[in-house]
Amino acid sequence: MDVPAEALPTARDRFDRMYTVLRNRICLLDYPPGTRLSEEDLASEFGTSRTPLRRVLVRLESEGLLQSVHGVGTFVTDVEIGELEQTYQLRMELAELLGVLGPNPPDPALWERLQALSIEVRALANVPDARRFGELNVDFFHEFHGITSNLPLRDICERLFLKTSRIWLKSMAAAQIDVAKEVRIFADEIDEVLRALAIGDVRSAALIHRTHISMSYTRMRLASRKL
Amino acid sequence: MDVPAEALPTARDRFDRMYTVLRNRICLLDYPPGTRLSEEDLASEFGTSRTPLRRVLVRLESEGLLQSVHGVGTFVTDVEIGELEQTYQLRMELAELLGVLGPNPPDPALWERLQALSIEVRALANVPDARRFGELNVDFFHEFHGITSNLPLRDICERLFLKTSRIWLKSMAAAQIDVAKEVRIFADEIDEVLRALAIGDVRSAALIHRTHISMSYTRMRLASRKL
DNA sequence: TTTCCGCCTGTTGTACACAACACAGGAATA
DNA sequence: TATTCCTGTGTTGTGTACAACAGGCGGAAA
Repeated sequence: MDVPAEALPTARDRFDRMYTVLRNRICLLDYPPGTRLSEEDLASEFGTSRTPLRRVLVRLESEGLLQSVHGVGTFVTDVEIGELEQTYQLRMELAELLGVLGPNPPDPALWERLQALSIEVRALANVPDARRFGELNVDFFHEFHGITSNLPLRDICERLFLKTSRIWLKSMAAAQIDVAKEVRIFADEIDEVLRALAIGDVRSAALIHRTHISMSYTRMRLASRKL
Repeated sequence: MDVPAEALPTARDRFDRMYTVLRNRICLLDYPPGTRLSEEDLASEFGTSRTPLRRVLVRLESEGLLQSVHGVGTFVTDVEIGELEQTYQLRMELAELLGVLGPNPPDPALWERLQALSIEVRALANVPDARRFGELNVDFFHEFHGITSNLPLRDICERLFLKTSRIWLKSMAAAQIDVAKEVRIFADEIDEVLRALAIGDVRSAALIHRTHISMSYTRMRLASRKL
């Protein structure tokens, strides 16, 4: 019988690691839309050759976050205003579905994580930091989607969120929206959601979430109109 | 000024071609779930090396149609009953959304194509053929999704449909469901949908579609229960 | 001055050889 | 006989060299 033995990193682990890192960099604006990525540089950064890296890039391209052009480069995509609106409308409807299809009151572990996030966001209100805000957003959405047991729905909500995340952060920066204020609104959303979940009202939690998606989109539109 | 000159196949064209061919083979049961695909064989079939082919496989894997295992092989995925039910429930809700988000009455070209499909399906009723049935299904769904102008929604509906298509065809074969009967039901759905669209009632067309998704899932469940 | 052509550079795309891996079959051993 | 290990075979994963391609620059010609 072998010792359990630290499972050493397999090909899939490396892939997941590279994928997560790059996706976060894109979604958190470390690579703003339009940025050109160098396969060579990224490969050497991750200590591999271009071949495994390209697998990651292909995946990110299939999710609409990247676009490769032969002989030119690999670019972080931007999103035009029309598609953004369609995506937000769809996200609102899907948010509502989160409370309808297989409502799944949080188990203790999930509850724990959501409360921990609430505390972290409150703490962030004092020292606003747009990037950290984005990170907590990603984390919260990820955990929140656990309120449905419908896996395909979770996946879709997550992908659509990640696709709009960076545009939202970008417009926040461009319109000089008050980060501290957004953080407070976000903290309030989490607490509202937690109150609903505390009494097992998953449907209401989903509707609260939907409301906040709608309002954050509206704030974004108003702010960009002022420019 | 150059002659328009037959654009010769670029890398992207080759990719699209291979992707479409393989996806159809998976969704139409030419490669039933569990089939092992040989990268070597497929590469030589398409007249390329493994490298460009693998790009296609990675994409299909990211869509959940394939799964590659190091040192073992690349396999067509199967879907367990639980996820299938979740997917169908989600598809029903999304079908309804098709009539709500950006309802888009068909333009003459789309109308033409839908009517042509109606005729083809009617013709098929006389000479039942499961694979051709699957093909027409894929075509119809693709065109039908044009009733919404919401592109992300279209994409999602299409992907979810393709993911369940082969399972449905497979269970039809396994339970020895009468193909001719299914074809007639399908033809009736198309005609109902066309009647709704003829008077510009996109919402009703979407609800009719939703109804048929629901009923076809129920028939599938009943048939598999009898086994 | 303007336009056009060709070269040069840097990028992604492709081919191929080899490494890492899983699994089956058989031989050696308890 | 049962078990264990080893090795052979076939698969996917990786590294690397090169091809295909786009775009910019510069010089020549109109």
